[in-house]
Amino acid sequence: MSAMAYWLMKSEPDVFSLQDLRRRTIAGWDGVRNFQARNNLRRMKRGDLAFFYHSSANPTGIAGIMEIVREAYPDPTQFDPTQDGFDPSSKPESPRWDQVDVRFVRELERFVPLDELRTRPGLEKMVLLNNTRLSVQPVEAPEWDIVLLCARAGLAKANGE
DNA sequence: GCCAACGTTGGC
DNA sequence: GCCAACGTTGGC
Repeated sequence: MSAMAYWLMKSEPDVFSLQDLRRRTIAGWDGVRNFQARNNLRRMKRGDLAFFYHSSANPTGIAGIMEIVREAYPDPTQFDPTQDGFDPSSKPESPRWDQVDVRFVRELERFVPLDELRTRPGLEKMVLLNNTRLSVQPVEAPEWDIVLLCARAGLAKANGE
């Protein structure tokens, strides 16, 4: 029995936002086409928690929390020629790309923008700040806690001190 | 829309 | 196995 792990997963809100996930409750996190990100998907366990990060947005940052409810399984969009993520080199008998299913848990008390994460002591080693292009990444427990504190402690500041 | 950073592909 | 060319991500 091992401790629960924490993750961060990026999505462009124009394509799929935290609010979209809230409406559907559970969704498949498909479309990942990067090996490092896929390997992280494969390491996820049911019950793990993940931050929902809004990328290519204004502003970018962490919007909420979700839970992994189904562990990695083949992403069907890789076999569908009409899909953006179609991968002709991936064969059904040996699928190259996986997805997990996630469940909406909650929105953060306050959206935590990327700028703020950059300046927060204790987050210097966060993957988000050092490997900007990785869309599925691990988060250390202390980092997770700091982000949660940011979401709360920042409330006064967000209201203008 | 631009561009930096980085991942992937393919020629050799 | 190296590396140049190319493609993609993602912040701004």
